[in-house]
Amino acid sequence: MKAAGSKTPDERRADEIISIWLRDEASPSRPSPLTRERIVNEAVKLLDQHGVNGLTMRRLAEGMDVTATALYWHVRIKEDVLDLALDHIFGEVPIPDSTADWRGDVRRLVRNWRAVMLRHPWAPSLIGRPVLGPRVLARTEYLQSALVRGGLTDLDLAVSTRLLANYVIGAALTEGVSRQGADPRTSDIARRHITRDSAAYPVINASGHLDTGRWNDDDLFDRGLDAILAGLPHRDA
Amino acid sequence: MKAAGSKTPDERRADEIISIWLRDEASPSRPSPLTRERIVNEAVKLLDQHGVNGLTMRRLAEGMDVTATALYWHVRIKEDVLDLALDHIFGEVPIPDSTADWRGDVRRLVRNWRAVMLRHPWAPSLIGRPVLGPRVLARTEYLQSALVRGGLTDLDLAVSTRLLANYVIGAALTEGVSRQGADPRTSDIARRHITRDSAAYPVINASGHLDTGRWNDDDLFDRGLDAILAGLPHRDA
DNA sequence: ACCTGAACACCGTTCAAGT
DNA sequence: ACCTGAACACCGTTCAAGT
Repeated sequence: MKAAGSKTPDERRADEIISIWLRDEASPSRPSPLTRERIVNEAVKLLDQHGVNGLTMRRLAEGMDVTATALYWHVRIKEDVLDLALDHIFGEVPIPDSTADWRGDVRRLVRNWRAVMLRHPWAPSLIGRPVLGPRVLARTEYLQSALVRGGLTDLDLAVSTRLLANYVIGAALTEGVSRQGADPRTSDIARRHITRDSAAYPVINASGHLDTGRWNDDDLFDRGLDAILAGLPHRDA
Repeated sequence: MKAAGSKTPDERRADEIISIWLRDEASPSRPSPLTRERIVNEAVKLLDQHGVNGLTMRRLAEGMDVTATALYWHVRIKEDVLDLALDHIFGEVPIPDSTADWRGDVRRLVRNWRAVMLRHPWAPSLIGRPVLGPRVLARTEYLQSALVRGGLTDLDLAVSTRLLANYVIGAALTEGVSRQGADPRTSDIARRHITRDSAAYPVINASGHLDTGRWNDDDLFDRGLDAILAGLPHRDA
């Protein structure tokens, strides 16, 4: 709680940048035709339909009957649109109720997280900076609170948080691309290459690692998640 | 072993596409000034220096004193260049000697893998299709062989392979962007936002999740990796 | 305050033409 | 077989100008 007049220039600059994320929540009453909110929705729609390369300032504007240059009043650069879209979809991740079963809580959140990213396959590859958006932070808060209930603190807590986050992100990234597949022949081709050089890749051949259809992505993910939960450092150690 | 004349049109098409990856290995003797190999090297250099957005067919060509359009004789589209560059850097991942300590083998490979991706921070976000390139497959072969020595088979093996791969990829992706940081102020801003709304994010605040400098990335990664290895399904179960 | 129009400096890719 | 030059249909972004 500090008086409004006491802000340093640096703090004012910070506030301005935060407002990129918060503005529509702060003033939702303006009836203006072009809002940051509408821009984000349209952006997500385009991204879902045509992928990252399909999102163009011109197309984005066209979808809202507006000039491309009009967007630049509401947004600094295109990257802002991507950041906004990314943080936005994290709002779709349902935050479970907390129960006595903290492992179950973690599991539910992480599965929800993955499901959302798979619905928006363009998302994982954009991750980075906006993992700090407010909607992401709310989910991280829930995740850490569950882990704390599991007895994790300090370094163990940090390790576990990162481990889980990295696992979901990696999974969503690899599954997402192989799913939308850009090029469905490629895995065939790789498999053929493998099979031909079966001497060079004996284990991959024997394990059926490339046999699409043999493994169920959801199942593999869940079992991996269970393995992580089983290996987490525990309070009595 | 089948006769050359017996190939179906489909197989010939597959061979052609495989050659995108293999051509320079197959015919390394041509003294031509512009080779696929030189293109890949130049591409990696540009990507390292300027990131994904810095790689341009025109700039790529310029670096080799050639017209941009010349590249299109050696490469189908720009995406091929990216695929090639991605598979190429995986060749930089040292494959450890196999020892009696299979967990140690896994650990070494995975750490090497992460190190290479951190040296080329543009790489993780490109992952997908070319995870099937020959250089990637060679590392996957080693990884699976170590896991097999650990007694893992079938479903357990598939789960473990994916778990480890997703973890490295996720870690490299998130660490890479936060490291090259695009915008160094952002984490400050997020931290300020958090601190201000400390009521909304009590655990994140208490855990110091956003305190850069409090945690060492390498250390967190290694401990996460140990947790994974500890939680892996084991033969006597 | 909010949007348009024209303009600039770029893109990836095609294709005829050269050697 | 390998490379150039001109050309096409796009980009993101700026900026003066309108309302």
